[in-house]
Amino acid sequence: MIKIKTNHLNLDQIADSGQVFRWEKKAPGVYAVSAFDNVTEISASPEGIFVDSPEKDRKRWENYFDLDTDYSLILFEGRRMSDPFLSAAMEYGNGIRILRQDLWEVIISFLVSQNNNIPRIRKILAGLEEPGGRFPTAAELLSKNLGSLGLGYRDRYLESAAKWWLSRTVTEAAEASGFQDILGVGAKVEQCIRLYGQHKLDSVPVDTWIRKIREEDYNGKIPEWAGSRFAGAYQQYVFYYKRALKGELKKN
DNA sequence: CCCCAGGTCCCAT
DNA sequence: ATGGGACATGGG
Repeated sequence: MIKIKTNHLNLDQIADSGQVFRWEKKAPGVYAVSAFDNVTEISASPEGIFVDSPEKDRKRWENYFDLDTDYSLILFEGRRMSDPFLSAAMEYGNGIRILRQDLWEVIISFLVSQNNNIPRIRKILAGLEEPGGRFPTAAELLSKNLGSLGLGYRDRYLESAAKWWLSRTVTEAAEASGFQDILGVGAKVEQCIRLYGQHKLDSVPVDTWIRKIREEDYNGKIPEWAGSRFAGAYQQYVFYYKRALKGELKKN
């Protein structure tokens, strides 16, 4: 059992922040987390989170939870912008972190996300899983029958992504920037891939919620935080906060 | 019946 | 370069 203790790490907030779709809530503060080709139980406690995994895997889990990033600094720089909406959002979701997820899974996840809602995204991604909760490789995905998963018109997007992935090395993919070569990846999904798959914290996915925030909370203007080196994190706080205000979180 | 969902494609100006 | 309709599927 691995114990991870740090500031600004809240499982419930991360689970509901719209960045990860294969965390299943088992009980209050307890999640079955699909990552690293396994399903791992992770639970919150006052002393930190407990990861039901051998100690030898500590490094990979600390990396997954982005322990090298100083979220106190992100929150501090956010507060310095004197932005009441951002400040309220950061206070409300101060345990959110940008997970370091698997790039391949992120590409597929956010292709599925386009013009879709979160409960259905979860359902579709669960339907893609291999036995044991493992996320399919690109080759496995190509050989799958994607019909009847509820993908709708997106099945060919996944096919395009799998071919893109298979045509380059993992290193090439990790350093890639032109994700719009993949059919179905436009500006928004590309920002998601950069932010969640490559951990480029200045990336800002602009979806319907961020648009709504601009209209309702920023008089139609682009917020100052959008230009910050931590813009992706600020985007995550306001996304989570706005959805909470509108009563969306219980639907996940 | 409508509108919406962590949008993008494609074609018409 | 920009605008708008079409697009699968399911929920409200």
